[in-house]
Amino acid sequence: MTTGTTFAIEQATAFRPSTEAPGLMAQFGLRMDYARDEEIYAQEEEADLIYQVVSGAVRTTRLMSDGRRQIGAFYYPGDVFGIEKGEEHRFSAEALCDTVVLVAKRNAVVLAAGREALERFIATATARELDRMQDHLLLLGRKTACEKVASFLLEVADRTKQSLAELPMGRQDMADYLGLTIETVSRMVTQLQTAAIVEFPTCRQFMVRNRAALERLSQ
Amino acid sequence: MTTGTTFAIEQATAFRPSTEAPGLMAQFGLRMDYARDEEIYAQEEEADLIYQVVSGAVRTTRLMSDGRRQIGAFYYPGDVFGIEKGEEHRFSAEALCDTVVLVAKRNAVVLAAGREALERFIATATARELDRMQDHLLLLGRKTACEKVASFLLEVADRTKQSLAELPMGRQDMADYLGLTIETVSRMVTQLQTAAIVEFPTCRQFMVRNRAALERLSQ
DNA sequence: CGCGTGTTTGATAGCAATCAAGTTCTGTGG
DNA sequence: CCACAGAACTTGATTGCTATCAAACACGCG
Repeated sequence: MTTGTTFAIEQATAFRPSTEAPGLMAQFGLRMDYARDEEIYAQEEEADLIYQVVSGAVRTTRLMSDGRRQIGAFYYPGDVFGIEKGEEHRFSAEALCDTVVLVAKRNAVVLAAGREALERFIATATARELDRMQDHLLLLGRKTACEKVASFLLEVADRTKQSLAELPMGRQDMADYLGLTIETVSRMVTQLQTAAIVEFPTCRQFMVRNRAALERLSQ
Repeated sequence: MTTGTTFAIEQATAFRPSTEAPGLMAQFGLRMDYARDEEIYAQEEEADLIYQVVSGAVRTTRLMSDGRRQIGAFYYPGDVFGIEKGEEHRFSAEALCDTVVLVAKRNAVVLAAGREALERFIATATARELDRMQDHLLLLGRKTACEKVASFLLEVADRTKQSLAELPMGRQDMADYLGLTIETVSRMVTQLQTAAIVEFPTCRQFMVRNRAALERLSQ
């Protein structure tokens, strides 16, 4: 197994218990496989579908005409995505590594499980999404490069129960999520490592050595 | 009347027709008045309430411990807000100027109008919210100061049908929305004015002189 | 008319971007 | 199993944008 190219569901689902409607997607969703960097949906597609990560990881991205890119979020096993649109998606979604996803048509879920069940399911996912985005807004608008990277590592570490956290994304993806350049991300990682706050055995996995310090730096 | 301290509903609602459930809030909402800078809800309050602006304008803000502030959104007459939370608000909301708001308890609306009506209402508002936030993420993460200010002015101008657009917020609020300092916002405004792209008769109102250029600058 | 708040303008500093090599990692084929 | 090529990451030097510090200006209000 190559570091970072797979991201096992066993590991990930353990610490991310499914939502209040655990079986909803499993029951009505179609299982789909995607390779690394493969597109799951595009910016202009109609948005009747909802998605849940089974294994692997997903990013949603928005591009500017000149190529600048902003990653809206990363999704891990158990996470629901694809709700972030009105009539059509504003972001596209791609697999970060080999990824398995459940896809369900909203209408089909309504017919099979009832409108209420779906709406509760979507409401939960949406609340999480709005929450996440608000943190992200504050991070992008008001945090320094160091604070951004510290916040990000802390978030990834908290998602994992293991002491060794895996990064399913590369430095460029981190940079596009944090509103930084790849070089700055790299420098901040080095800096945090030099300060013995985190330790990277490889560039795709790390341990938090000094959690208090990391939290302080992340504000 | 002091420039910018009031923001008439007649002017604002004209171009912001209410949503698919036009009377929902008007029917069940309690009318509330807030003075400039008065708090409408706080970060820790429980979140069973939904709000709609009648007149005036509202900002949602998030503070860091050291005082750095990020404004999540501005809401104008017709806009629904207060949906941006799970169990408790993550942002607080304050009136930008003297403001009238309709407040309704979700439960009350459910009882009176039915769960479906409320859920459609909230779904619409939420979709708008997610959309807005995605634009905001891209703006904060990847746009330059000039692009940020141009985007912002364009957004405000588009919201208004009148050729003369009113800004209900001051420079500091703009800065905290755009992830800039007040000085940088001021400089960019001056720059856009010098280039004859916009014109500010006062610092709270402006006209777009060269829309194509403004759009180009906003990317 | 003068004060205070909010805005603009100016000078300087600093953080992160850019440009440019190196270095390590990864995957492939001999 | 090792050698090599390409990609990803790190490190270094420099630039440049935006923040910071500071002062002047404008406007609304008492």
